[in-house]
Amino acid sequence: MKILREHVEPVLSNALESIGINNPNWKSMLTPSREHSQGDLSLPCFPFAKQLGKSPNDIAEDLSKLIENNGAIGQVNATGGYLNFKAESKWLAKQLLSGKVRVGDAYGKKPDTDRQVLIEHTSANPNGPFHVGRARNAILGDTLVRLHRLLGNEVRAEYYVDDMGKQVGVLAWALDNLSDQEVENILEDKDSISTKWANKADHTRVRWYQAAQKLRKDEDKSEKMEQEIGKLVHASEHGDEAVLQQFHDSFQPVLDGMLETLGRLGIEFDQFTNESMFVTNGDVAKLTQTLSGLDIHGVADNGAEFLDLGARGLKGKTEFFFKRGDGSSLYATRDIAYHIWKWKQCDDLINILGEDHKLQSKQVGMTLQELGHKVPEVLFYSFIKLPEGKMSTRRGNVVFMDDLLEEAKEHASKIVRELRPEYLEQEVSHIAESVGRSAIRFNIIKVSPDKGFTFRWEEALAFEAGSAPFIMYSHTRALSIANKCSDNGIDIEEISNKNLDLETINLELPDSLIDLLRCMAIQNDVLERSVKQCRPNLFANQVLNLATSFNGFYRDCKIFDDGEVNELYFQISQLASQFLKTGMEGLGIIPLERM
RNA sequence: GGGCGUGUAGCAUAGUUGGAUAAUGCGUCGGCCUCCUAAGCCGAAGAUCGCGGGUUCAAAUCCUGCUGCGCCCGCCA
Repeated sequence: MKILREHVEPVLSNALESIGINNPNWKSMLTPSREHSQGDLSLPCFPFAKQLGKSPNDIAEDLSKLIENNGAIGQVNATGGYLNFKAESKWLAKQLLSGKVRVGDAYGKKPDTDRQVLIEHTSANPNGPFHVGRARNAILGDTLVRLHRLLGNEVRAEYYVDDMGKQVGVLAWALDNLSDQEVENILEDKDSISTKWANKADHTRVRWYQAAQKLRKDEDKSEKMEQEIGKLVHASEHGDEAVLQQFHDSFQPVLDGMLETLGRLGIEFDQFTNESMFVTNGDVAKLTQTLSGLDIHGVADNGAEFLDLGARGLKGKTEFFFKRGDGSSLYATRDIAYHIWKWKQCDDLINILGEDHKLQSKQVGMTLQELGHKVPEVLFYSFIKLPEGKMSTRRGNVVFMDDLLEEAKEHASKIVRELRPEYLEQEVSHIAESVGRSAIRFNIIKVSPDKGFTFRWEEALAFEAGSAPFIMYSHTRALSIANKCSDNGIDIEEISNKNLDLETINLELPDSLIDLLRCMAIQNDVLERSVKQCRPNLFANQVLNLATSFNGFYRDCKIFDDGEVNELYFQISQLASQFLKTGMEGLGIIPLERM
């Protein structure tokens, strides 16, 4: 709890000095209390024992007597070798209610830190619809974008479009060479697409891609086809404008379909950058020339070129190829050019990548370093699998995000209709859509990125405690209280702006209220750590805790009772709803008016 | 074979730069709507933190060996 720490450190410093501890290292030992009931901040006194020849317990005891009260510290206690500090609850309430703790805004309207952050995420090849596994990247990336904005950073969210190379080449070839009927014949043993997505190009055009991939394995036809595709790819890699245009026309409708899906999840980008740009503008040519001049550069028999990263300590495969035998560049080479370009436009650079990109990313990072550039921060995530095993479009073991979104909405509709029969169909639909996307995002974001994740329908569609709807529900409760007050002719604006004198409020604050205050007070601490460590799940947990704390407060503190409003409770409820709202927006959860 | 990651109640997970009695949800069992939205709240049972060593006043956390699982080891993207 940062706001308390500022008030504890000076008095604790004095106390430590007077018992003979001058080493400032203790500051890093003062940590949030593990035992929540004992305090907000704790100092373990074990390390001082040897130096002072006293038991940790006695040291904590001595220190507790030396702490001067400065108004912020409500309670100091010494137990089990720990010195615990608890914030004075009315002081804490005052800090919060007077706006000392930043509420923030996840849409970037309140930049606060002067840091320009560029986050590249998703960047999926535009060759087919998102499945739940690939969407983990987008959800993680977008959440990180939002959390950075909530913290006050200026963020650009960027999608790197693979508009050249083999994958798009195959798609373009197929669209040019295969008729509807041929595609259906080739894919006869595969399920046809759901009629629901018959007009969505990511679902329709991927059939051409799949058909072509299947043909490529068929030896009779593959040779000629491989030649034609190779020609296209080669042309694209040398910046042939007509071919690049053909590629663009092939994939753009697919990309549009994919972006429609992401839009439904609340995910948008500030900029799209085409991979081909770095070929056509000459950056790649310049780069390969520079790389060829490096000490650790090497040449293979056929003229292909590589860097020996083993010489810089890379273990395992040490040769990193950046140029093919035919002189063309590779994906990673272009990626390095892209990174150099990105670094010119930001202070911090973050990439979201699947764990399969770890080696590639390491190679890119080491090469950047070799060239005197900074290494980007990378958030790697493990793959989402299904109970039946690895997700694979090819084997039909796959859950499409579009289907999940529909299913979640339908499930939510059912619940709303049951619980709120009086709502109009339009409102039901709005609530269901919001609940569906929020639940999907939260379900993925709450788990640590480096852990494997098994997608289960029953979990994705569980709208109980521990889910986004649980958080959303707490938030609507706060709003419904305010509405109720309004409906009873109370001027809530006036109460909100009233300057309450907490000292004169003759009232013991209930524990659950204090818990809520403490939870709000650490929200930014957790946000900062979550952003710094690139772990959105930490903040997801915080918002979950906040909702739980609010529910406890709601249970114990009646705000509107007998026609009277408890003004302190009201203000705290309003503030909590603010923290809930911005926290939810930071996670991409939609704060509803009612549900 | 080599590299990287991961293993925590029946299940799914949290656990901060090492710190107190390892936290939460689902599931199980038992309570709470005449009371601001019960998508809620309260209570109970349930853990050899994968296994073995080591460092430390203190290890789920750090080091090391073993083991299960995942990913990578293309002049693919």
